[in-house]
Amino acid sequence: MFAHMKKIIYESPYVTADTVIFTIHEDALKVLLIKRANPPFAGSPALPGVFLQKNEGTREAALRALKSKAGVKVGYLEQLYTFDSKYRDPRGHTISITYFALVPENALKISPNAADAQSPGLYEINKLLRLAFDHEDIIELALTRLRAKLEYTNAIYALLPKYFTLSELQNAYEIIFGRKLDKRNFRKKFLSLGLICPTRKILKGARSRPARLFEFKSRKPESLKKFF
Amino acid sequence: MFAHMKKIIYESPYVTADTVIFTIHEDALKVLLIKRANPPFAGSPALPGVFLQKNEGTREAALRALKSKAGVKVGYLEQLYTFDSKYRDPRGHTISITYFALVPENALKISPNAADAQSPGLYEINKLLRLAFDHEDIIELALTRLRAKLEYTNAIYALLPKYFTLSELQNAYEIIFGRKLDKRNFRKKFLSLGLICPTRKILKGARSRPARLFEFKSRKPESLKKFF
DNA sequence: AATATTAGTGTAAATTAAACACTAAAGATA
DNA sequence: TATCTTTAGTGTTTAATTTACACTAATATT
Repeated sequence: MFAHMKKIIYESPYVTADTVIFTIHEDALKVLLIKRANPPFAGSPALPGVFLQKNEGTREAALRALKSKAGVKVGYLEQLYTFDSKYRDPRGHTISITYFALVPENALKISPNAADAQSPGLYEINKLLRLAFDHEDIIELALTRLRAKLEYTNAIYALLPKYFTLSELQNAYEIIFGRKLDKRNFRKKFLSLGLICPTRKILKGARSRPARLFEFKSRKPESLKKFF
Repeated sequence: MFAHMKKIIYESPYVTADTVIFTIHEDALKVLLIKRANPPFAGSPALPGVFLQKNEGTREAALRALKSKAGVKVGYLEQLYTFDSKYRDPRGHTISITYFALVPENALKISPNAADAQSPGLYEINKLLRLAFDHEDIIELALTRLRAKLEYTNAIYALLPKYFTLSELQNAYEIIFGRKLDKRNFRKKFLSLGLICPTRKILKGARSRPARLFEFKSRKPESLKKFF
């Protein structure tokens, strides 16, 4: 079965770091994917990823993949899972330590060179085609994790700009969970968490009543009791 | 700083799998640790772990570490986290994919050779001494994860024997969370989850009223709404 | 001035969680 | 064999949380 298996006492697998970068764009939850330039899976969309360099931490590597492809200041980054199936990479046993990242739309600077062979782009989470490797599984797990995190942390701050309205906040939750929420209950509950506070700023320009702008008290990860 | 760092384009770190094996023993939550025979950290207690073999999955490796040290059929095993600090192993950059396992006391067959240099033993979670590497951090994270899992899964089945009383079940929760629970509320809530059913068996032998024995409907991992 | 659009607000009902104390069945003992 | 000790088993009341639900307010547009 493993025709060219050698008698080696110890041989490390290859180690990569792949990052699932979420953002909200045009009222949809999207992930940033690149188009693979080379085999295997040439032409397929894939998560941005890199091979670990000598003495490089996996988080650093995840950031390296993220910054080179999205040129971005990331708002939230956490380790997701380590994928290690023997068969996930035809080039040989390769384990991938995956991360998931949250980035507000306005912080995304996609492709200074959009015509790049590996041109990164945003893909709607609900309309994913076939991806390279096991990257569909990785994104599925990341989505599950994202929803779980939003239920007991303040992570949503990382998908919103500095100032935002309560409607924008609610909209973000509705997009990610895929269902409508009651406006009064949402506001009551979210405000009671004490994560955000009103500013004196007002959002004008809409052809309707102007809305108060809020901001997060802290933009560092925090855990809470419960959300929804 | 890295005096002998070489100019190598790509060099994999070493990869290990370490397993946190929990069990309940003598009314305490304990982890199975071995005593390290060789440097680094010779003599220190450490999690059972192995280097990944060629084309070996990390889960298989975790099971290998577990079975060789505890000779055990494991009730629950899930990946915990990947630890990758550059400095965690003085021998060189080594990442550890960690797992946590739940094993009922009666399934543990510790040390057919207890006098072994690496004699495995159970250590109370609250009385841990200094451990090798970053294994204290790993256990701390595993404990957090264990408590979280018990709040929304049926994982407790993996710490109990096939038949158990409601008092034994409650006792397991109390030990792990470190606080007393109300007997009536506990039974009401747990029974309403529908995870267990009463058998016709009765536990005798105690010098008190005999207790009904229950069993889990399923001994496979399942997720639930909520527990506590 | 009238219309369209989104912001902003409170209360009542239902569900869930928490607090709380006695009776029952067995073995041990006098 | 009566009494004592120990743990099993069982409901109700109150408090807290969650859910359901509809109108007024402020601005831009016509």
